[in-house]
Amino acid sequence: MTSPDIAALLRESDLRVTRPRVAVLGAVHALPHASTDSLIEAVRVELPEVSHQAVYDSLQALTSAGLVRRIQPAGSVARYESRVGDNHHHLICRTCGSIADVDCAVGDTPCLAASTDHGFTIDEAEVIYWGTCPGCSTAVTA
Amino acid sequence: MTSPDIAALLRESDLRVTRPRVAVLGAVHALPHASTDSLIEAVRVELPEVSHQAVYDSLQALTSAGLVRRIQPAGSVARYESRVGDNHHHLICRTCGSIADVDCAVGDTPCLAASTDHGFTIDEAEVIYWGTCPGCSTAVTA
DNA sequence: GCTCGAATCTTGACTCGTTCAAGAAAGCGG
DNA sequence: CCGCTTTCTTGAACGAGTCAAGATTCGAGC
Repeated sequence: MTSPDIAALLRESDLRVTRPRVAVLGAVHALPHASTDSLIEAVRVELPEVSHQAVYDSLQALTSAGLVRRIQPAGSVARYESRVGDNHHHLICRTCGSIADVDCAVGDTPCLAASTDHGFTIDEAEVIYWGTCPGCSTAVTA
Repeated sequence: MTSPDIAALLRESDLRVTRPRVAVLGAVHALPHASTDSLIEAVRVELPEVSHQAVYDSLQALTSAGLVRRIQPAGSVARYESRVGDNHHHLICRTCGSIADVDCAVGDTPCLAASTDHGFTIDEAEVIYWGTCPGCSTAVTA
């Protein structure tokens, strides 16, 4: 994913192409599931002068444009990923907080069938699998 | 659910029976999906002098004892409910934040079958249905 | 009942992710 | 290249939740 590619993505979404936004979107692509802090660090490798606010603003703009997805598991800070629109879910380690992607077991829009909808209009089913990652399992055993 | 009942629940879980804990557990039963703030308010109706810290401590003790469940949807403060151990899920309104319970469509431990487990040991599958509640749907239309 | 040790509660300060606000800078249509 | 608008910088503020020290309370054993 090169800068021109990223710029094109931004333009397609009617977003202005600014240096911070290009760097932020590039960082989200390079670091899946990264926290805002990690993204700020990553962005500052290229643009040492960006403010944290610019990164927050960019992430919000990218999120509402649908170019990145924000995930915020209980007890964690916000994280961002660039896989959007494919209805995948997450596997999160309770010990170290690491996140892995999982495709939905049931199909394209899985679990969207709640048993009772209480009159709600459901537009998304978010699934989080909680567990222990291989690294942390062995660490405990050892 | 009366005070003696609640005291019994606490004792069964090897928790000391204190006034704040009884009041907190009672409040969680009375107000499903309440935020910590609401619970503090509710508890202070009976015990005007409880500190917020006591409520936080009690909720943590009750949560780790498995007597209450903590839920924390993205962009919301922590909420608590007394339905535990029945693997139900939640339906959350994006507009007003209201939460409704839904039993799992697939069975007792649903969706626990991720397509790839990446070596993780999965112990819980949390499902959140995002949408718009009946009240907010009509409000927009009107 | 009473005593004592450990768990719990009060008080109050503090952290940290995130948001708010005002003014300066930069993107982009014309 | 101009000017308008959006975006970025700077710096302060907010709020849920946590930490810490000392006082209180629970409850097992006598």
